[in-house]
Amino acid sequence: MQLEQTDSTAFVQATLKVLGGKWKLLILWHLKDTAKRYGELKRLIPEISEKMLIQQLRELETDGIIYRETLSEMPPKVQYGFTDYGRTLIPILKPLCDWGQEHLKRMKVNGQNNTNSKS
Amino acid sequence: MQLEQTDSTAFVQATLKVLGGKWKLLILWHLKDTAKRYGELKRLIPEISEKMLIQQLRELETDGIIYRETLSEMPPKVQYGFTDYGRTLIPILKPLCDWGQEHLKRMKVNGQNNTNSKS
DNA sequence: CTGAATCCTTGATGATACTG
DNA sequence: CAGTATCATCAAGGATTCAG
Repeated sequence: MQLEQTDSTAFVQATLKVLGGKWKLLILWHLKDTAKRYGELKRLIPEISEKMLIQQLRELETDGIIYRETLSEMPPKVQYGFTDYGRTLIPILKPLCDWGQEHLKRMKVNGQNNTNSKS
Repeated sequence: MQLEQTDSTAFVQATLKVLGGKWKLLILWHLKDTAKRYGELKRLIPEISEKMLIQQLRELETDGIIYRETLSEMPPKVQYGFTDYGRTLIPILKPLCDWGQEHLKRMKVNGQNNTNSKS
């Protein structure tokens, strides 16, 4: 798809590929403090389907953001957590989610209205 | 779809709705320093179709992130720029895009390999 | 418990032509 | 110049079922 795309869009594509998934921010949010097992994540995010959970975890793993550790074979226990590289995202994750919270409040207050306060 | 979703996923949904579009980060990136006209944006992002450009601009406008100012009627001149509220995003935008740049470098170096350096 | 495989629906995206 | 409108596409997401 993106071959030698070193233009101005490349880094945006890259960022979006890592964080753009519908559930990735949420997954990372849950993992940012403590590593968690598959079942825990599933319980923490009830709305997500198993397929999507696995899929997004895999992608995050492929991107080097999180690791996957098999704790024992029988019964299966798998733990997911941030890699060192993934942790470089946390300083970004925090303000991003904070902003989301504030934005949510604002939407609730204004309803669908937007006070177009220009510069 | 999301009715009274005040659970933990709400703020993620909100964030993704604002920034999740394929081109929004890029558009905001171009607008973050100086307001720009429609044609300038189109020229700066040649890959985007007119429909998507308008659409994403409209959504950002609806979300109160950017404003739209009609400068004259004939010939049409329309300028887009950050609102005061939108500017609250800039401190987030910067590190996010910086991270994207770094991530891009990393991908180029490692190819498709990921050095799974765990905690 | 953790995960793989399949099928299906939908929203997001794109290409193109047209308009004030 | 700055859009609109329409049609086509396509990948993401979701439901379900099966497996180690």
